[in-house]
Amino acid sequence: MAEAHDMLFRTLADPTRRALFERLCREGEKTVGALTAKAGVSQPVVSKHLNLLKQAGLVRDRHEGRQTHYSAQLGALAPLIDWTSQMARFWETRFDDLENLLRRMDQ
Amino acid sequence: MAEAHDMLFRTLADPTRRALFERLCREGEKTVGALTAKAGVSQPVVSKHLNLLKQAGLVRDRHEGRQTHYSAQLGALAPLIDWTSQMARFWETRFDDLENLLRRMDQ
DNA sequence: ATAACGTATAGCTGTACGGCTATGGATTTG
DNA sequence: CAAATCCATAGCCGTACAGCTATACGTTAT
Repeated sequence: MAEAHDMLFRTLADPTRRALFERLCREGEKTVGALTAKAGVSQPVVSKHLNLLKQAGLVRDRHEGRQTHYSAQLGALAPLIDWTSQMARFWETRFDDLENLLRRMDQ
Repeated sequence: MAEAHDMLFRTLADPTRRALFERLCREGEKTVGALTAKAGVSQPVVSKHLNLLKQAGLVRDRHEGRQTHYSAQLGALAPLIDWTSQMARFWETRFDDLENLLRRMDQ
């Protein structure tokens, strides 16, 4: 049962891949060539990473002639945000429970 | 230049490891034995994962006799939250820029 | 002191994956 | 039509790592 978070975390775990996503967030739509120019890895590697980002829903691709434009899909980060705040909520709940317990013990 | 996000994302990318962290968030402090009981993997594997979580700052360990208690360190998620909101901010900035551009073009 | 218990470490194995080069398919240019 | 350009795919290699068993280390119990 590979959850949705799995792919998201795994996809963002690789530095090269995350850097690509960050550039797309910062600078907007880019072609594969433009991305490759400053990626520090070969073009096939960039294409491969972009494909994985796409499968994770983190980017969109748009074909125009012989070049492909990629852009960030920020909405895909939602599960990550949800997960994080859920962990925080669990933590706070336990903290509240502890507080309640101590309060009851005080009486 | 392995950034701080690297370890965090990589550490949370593994399902088994993330499940351990989630349990510690939900249920609070647990011993290695208690965690192993429902982890679905062997005890050495659990210990290994806990060590990695510890190196990432995601958990604390507390030794009590012959058993070790682990607990979640929620603060370690801060860089992750920062990164996410930063990406969102970049995205919104570009969106605002686009809006401004369109507004100027409208005149 | 010895045994039993809880955890950590060591060492091994298989697999997943990031990097590369080479090449193919599609499109634009000469 | 030929050549060049852009990207994707195929195939290979090396390394990282998650899982295992065996074992060592420290603590409690007998």
